[in-house]
Amino acid sequence: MGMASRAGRAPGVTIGDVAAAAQVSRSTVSRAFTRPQLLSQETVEHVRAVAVRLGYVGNQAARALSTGRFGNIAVVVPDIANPFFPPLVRSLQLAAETADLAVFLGDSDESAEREAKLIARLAPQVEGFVLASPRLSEELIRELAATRPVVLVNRDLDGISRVLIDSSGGMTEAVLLLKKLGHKRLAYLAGPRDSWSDQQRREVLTQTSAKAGLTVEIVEVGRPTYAAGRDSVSAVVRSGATAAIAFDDVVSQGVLAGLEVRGISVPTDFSLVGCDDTLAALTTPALTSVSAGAATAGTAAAKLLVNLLEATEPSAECVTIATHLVTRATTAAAPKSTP
Amino acid sequence: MGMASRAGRAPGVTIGDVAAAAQVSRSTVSRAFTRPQLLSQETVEHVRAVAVRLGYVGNQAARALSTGRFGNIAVVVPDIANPFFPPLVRSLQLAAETADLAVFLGDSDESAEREAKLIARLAPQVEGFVLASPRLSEELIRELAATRPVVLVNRDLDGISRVLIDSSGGMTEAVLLLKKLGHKRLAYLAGPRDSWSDQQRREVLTQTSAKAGLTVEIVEVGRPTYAAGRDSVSAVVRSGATAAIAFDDVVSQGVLAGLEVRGISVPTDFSLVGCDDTLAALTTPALTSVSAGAATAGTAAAKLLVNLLEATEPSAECVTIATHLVTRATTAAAPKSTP
DNA sequence: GTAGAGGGTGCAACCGGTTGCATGGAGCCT
DNA sequence: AGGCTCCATGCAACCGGTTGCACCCTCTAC
Repeated sequence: MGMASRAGRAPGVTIGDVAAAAQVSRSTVSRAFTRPQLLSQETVEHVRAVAVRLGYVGNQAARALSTGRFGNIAVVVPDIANPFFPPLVRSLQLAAETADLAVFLGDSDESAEREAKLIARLAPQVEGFVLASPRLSEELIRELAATRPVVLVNRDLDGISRVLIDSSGGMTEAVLLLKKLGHKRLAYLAGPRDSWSDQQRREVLTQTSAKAGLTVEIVEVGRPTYAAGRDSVSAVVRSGATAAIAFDDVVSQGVLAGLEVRGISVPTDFSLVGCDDTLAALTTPALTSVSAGAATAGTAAAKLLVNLLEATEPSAECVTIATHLVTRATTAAAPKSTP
Repeated sequence: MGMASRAGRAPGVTIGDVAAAAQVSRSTVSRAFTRPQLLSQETVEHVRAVAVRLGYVGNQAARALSTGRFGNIAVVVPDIANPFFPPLVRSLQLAAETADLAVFLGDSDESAEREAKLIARLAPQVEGFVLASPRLSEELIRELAATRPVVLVNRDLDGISRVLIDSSGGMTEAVLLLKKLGHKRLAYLAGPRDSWSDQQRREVLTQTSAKAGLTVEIVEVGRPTYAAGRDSVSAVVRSGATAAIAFDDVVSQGVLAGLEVRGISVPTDFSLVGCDDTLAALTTPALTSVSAGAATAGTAAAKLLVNLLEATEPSAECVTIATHLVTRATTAAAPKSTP
């Protein structure tokens, strides 16, 4: 394919070079790409042919300078190493590519402060943001959204476009399944408090459980990692629960490991449900989990942002992605009596 | 923190505004930030104070236009959803942040052609590239490297800076371990042919095995995915091998699943070794794997690139990251006889 | 044959910074 | 006092595109 044989700066094929080679003015070259309707069919083709021959690639920075449009967007995530995000980022970037947008990636390391810094750094060169599970305060998000298009993922702020993975469906199914299996006491291994997903899951879980007549113990895990999940097992056991629902699959993995160490076998002695379905098929036993469709969310977020960028006036859309329970091998009937 | 309260374009505080407010020329404002040594202490402070008051944020695009320096770098990976890459990207971006560089992410979807397109798209607005496991032809990579700083990860091209995760150490250990455990016939589940890592592993494996008097069957897996690994199990079994080494942990996971389906238990009936150690602790049984240190590689790549950017003349450094075998629960003595 | 319309193109200014060179003033030396 | 440096600052050109406006040419209508 040849990636623009002289994309470099040293030789740097500019619009002027193309103009000279095509024997037209710089304006004409510019228009051949941005407003072909204004030129004769003939000229457009000629100029484009010359441009290809020289390996001309428009300089975004220069374009941005005069138009104010950069052709870049940014996606900010709290932790790209968390398996929920890569598929999201991946589909987002693929979709962005279709709209000829390049993607900046920011990893805030779960810190609101670093998130703010990243955004400030990126802001002057992007047209819009996708903030996935932002830890930022509502105020700062609104401030940002006032200045440029923003799409949120898993954060519910009225008046700002957002994609929400609605865990309530899958969560409710999970509670009902566990009830049907005879469990009475559940534990919820809760994630970061400033995560909207966690708040939603917490709420749905407590409400549904109450309605179903089950008690639910909340165990704070903090940063959702394998180690944190593993180390929370003692608290879970202490609570007397016979089944647990974890904030995400990574935590579930940790719990699985912690349970094994303690000789508690899953699902015979204890049932476990994960969230996000990011690893599900990969664990042993295969994890029952609430589906999430991170990839779908990524594509949706990209679409929303593109809409926003093309729209003449600001608007806000909210896309909800439904979830359901994927039942696998970590859920079974409650043990007759607590050992 | 306040993230530059008027980063938006609408008000757009420019260098001219600051100049007017501070009663100096635009040049002076520019120099107050880029070359303060040239100005009097006094002027610098005055200008900066005014700038802060007005909420001035330098326009990267404009700066880039005249200096050719963007403050951006790009990292291109074949598949961000492959667990090897997120830690790498993460540490890379964190390190880049320290050097005040923003990071573009490109996902080539394992396609050399898309990789070339991405690079061409990004090239005009980045100062340098980190190409992780590039699928691109050597020729195109050299062409790119001739025009701007490039750091490769897991690709060994003389004269271009690179970070190599040298699997040979861990790979050799793996073969010796398997030999010691009494295995005679190994299988290698090979990854993408245009991956340097695969080539290296293939070679080390065949040579070491030959030396150790073991035979090794090569099973092509193609794109390294869970499904591909699972579906390759029949070929592995057919080969009569009693142990396998897989291109990476994701493939290993698939193999683990495929073996279970066939009722072949690990490690009693069959031993398995992964590579990259990305999931190792997360599987059941815990996977014996060749460590990789993707995060280390990311940091190293960032450092190399920063060096390159600061260097006055092009140079090439090669950082090698040693690996070793992490023995866990998927390797054991060979079964007495093939079942 | 001439005026009017309109499509295709070029000119030149502009976007917001950076930077080589010129300028002016202060300080120093003889 | 005159001449020379040197420091601080301003001027103006430039980076590589975009775009309002003017111009010219051709085609049509009277």
